[in-house]
Amino acid sequence: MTVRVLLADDEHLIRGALAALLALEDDLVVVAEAATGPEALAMARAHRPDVAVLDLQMPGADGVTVATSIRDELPSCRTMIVTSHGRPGHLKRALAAGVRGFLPKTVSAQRLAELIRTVHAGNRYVDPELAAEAIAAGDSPLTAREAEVLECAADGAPVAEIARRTSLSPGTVRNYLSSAAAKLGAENRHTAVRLARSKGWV
Amino acid sequence: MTVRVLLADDEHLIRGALAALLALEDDLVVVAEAATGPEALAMARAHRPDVAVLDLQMPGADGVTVATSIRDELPSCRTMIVTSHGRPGHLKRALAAGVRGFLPKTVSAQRLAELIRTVHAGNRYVDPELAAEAIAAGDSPLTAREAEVLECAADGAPVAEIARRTSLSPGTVRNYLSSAAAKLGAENRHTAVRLARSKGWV
DNA sequence: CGGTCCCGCTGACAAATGTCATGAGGGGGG
DNA sequence: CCCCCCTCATGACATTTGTCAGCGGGACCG
Repeated sequence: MTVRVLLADDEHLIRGALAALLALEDDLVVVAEAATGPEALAMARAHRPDVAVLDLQMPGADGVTVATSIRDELPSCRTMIVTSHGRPGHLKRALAAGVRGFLPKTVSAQRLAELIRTVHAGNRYVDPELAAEAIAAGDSPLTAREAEVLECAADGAPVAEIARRTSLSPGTVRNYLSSAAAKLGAENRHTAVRLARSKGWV
Repeated sequence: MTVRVLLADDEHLIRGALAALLALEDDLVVVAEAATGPEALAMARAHRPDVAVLDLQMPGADGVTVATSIRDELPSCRTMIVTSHGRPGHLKRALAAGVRGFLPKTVSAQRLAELIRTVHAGNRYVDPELAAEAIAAGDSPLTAREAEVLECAADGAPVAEIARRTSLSPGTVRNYLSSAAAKLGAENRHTAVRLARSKGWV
């Protein structure tokens, strides 16, 4: 009984190498590869794999978004996320999207093969370290608006610009920015953005 | 005649997969692997490879730093950089460090193997797209101080903090920040930081 | 139904930041 | 040698932020 695998990663070097290594396993067969989010989705539709191994950061649409679409369209396809920079918030989003495996790229190929089987068998696996981080980081203390405003502030836009983009009054924007910074223990909006980013809350 | 290769990348998954693929080439042999900058240097000293393939971003010390050390200590060892996010400035720094190959991770393993041979033969290779970007981006218009101050501002530190760290007067810091932002066409220090980052000038 | 929380706004004040003019000193190049 | 640019500084000013208090409305919950 072979497991049909979809491999999505924007780095050809990694994708190709991975495909080659997984091909060495008798019970795994890579039926499709993709370099972008939309491509991954298209490949999934076309080849209906048993397990989709998705990179978190891809052009077009990120791994979690693709996983959500796959769950809706191909419920029988299990998804797992592989990532270099695992932020606590991403893990939470991924689990909400029905992802059954979440691991860093620091694992070995051998281990990845094992975990593909684990996931295919219907079990879940989350890297213990990433799980610990996620638990330690806890839930975002930010309200929806606070997060939205903070996100707009991420590229250094002035308050007026943020107010325009969010259709809010400039005063309101400043208030949200202020309360968000206070909740995060930051002394200004920019360090607040960095903090929120590091925890995957934006 | 075989080429002895050192492989440095912090992602075990990629490193292992790459090692496996390169092993398929008759004339290439991976004599050492490393997951961090310092480790890469230690491995280079211990195994004296012909070619060192270095990831740009590694814990401890980045690929260019390692390349510089290798050039000083092991002049016979050629170095090449492989990276996911190639910023124009990095390429410039890399060439200054005597790096002979610079390519994105989107290349295929097959191509990487070819290029290892190219570099080993004493030739250079720079990814055309990255080269074009580097030329388009041009040199940094920032003076040494401007860059230094901008870098300190990168984490959202207030002027007073930057002044302390650089041992400058707060007024001077603001002047540098202002002129740097003007040169980069940014409307405030934070967008200036982002711009400079995107071009690899900080 | 009252309490609590988020939303959205206003106004006012303090603090940080951006901008400009100005000046002294030093190094490099024409 | 003179000019230009970088360095470092000061002072003054406008603008942008951060902070705080307060108000009305709506949603949810006990």
